[in-house]
Amino acid sequence: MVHSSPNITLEEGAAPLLRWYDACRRPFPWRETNDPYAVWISEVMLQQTQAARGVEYHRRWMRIFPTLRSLAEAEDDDVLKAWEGLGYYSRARNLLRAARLLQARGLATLPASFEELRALPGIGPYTAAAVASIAFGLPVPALDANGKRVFSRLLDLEEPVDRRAGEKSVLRAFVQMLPADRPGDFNSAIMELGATLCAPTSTLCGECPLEFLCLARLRGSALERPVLSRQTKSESLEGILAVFVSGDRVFLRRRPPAGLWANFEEFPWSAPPAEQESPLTELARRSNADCDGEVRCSFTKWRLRLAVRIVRLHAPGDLENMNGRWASPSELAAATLPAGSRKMRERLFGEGTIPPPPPS
DNA sequence: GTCCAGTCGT
DNA sequence: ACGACTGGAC
Repeated sequence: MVHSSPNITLEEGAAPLLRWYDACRRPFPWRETNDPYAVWISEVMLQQTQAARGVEYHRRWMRIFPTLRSLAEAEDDDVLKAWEGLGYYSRARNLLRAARLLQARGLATLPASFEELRALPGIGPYTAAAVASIAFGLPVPALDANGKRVFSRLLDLEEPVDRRAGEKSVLRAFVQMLPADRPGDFNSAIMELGATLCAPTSTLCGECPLEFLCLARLRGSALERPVLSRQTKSESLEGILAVFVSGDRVFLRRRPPAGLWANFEEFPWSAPPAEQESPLTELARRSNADCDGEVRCSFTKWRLRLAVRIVRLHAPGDLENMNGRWASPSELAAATLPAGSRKMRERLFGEGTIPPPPPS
């Protein structure tokens, strides 16, 4: 049954989730122990390895280096040998560095606080929270990619989870559901859910213990979550933005009926190869008008810095063959413009280059 | 070939 | 905030 009550809160998810985890969790060796050292090793290994593949490495590692002390006293080469095949060897080196650091401080085990764990080499927010909760029972959320996926679906979150706002939303929900009595099992259960039922490109919602409070399930949007912000690298371009002025009117060109910003009006601009030079921008470039600051804007993958040229024409007819119009101040104010031109319009009105029309 | 994952270095 | 690391999944 989906959403039998309109007043379901996230807290109600913890108990069913833990019941499901108790019944269905996969029996990994690191789940048989609360030894902080064993938990730490497993979390670092699992950062880049599927759990099934990590099992043998973890068993072997615990046989060769069964305690924090044995690791701290090990030879570099032996440690790297035990890691061989897992890749990301800096993580093995960080394990060793951390073990020796603790040994040098006279500590026989890992510190039982999120902040102290977080300060060790190779331990970031995720690993610190995982060890703190699983080994020490501290109520901190261990948020990894699984958790981001699960909670972005529970909330049907449209914010990108790889941006600050989206991650904050996810963490808020996570902490709200996190039970004080079994935080470690809860963190493991969220990750187990993401690894088995709530996978990136397939879901088994019918078996999910949180189906009853999942908004994405309700709306059929599970596979659209999580939303990620654009990862494509942006490219910086320099170009020109032309403001033709005649009296109190400015020239707005109309964009072609297809493609980027189809049919929009805007100040003529160019920034090859994102936007080719046009007769208008060439005219502005060749005019002796001084540059008057710049406008920055970005779209798709481009980041633009456009040098502003204000070109005063005494005979507006010079542009009569161009596709566009001479806009009065009120027409300019009413026009629908893309972001860059909008910034330019604000500046023209703000600096009094064009008299701002009275507010309608 | 492209995307993804925690942490570190910049 | 962004790329490097590195191997696996797709």
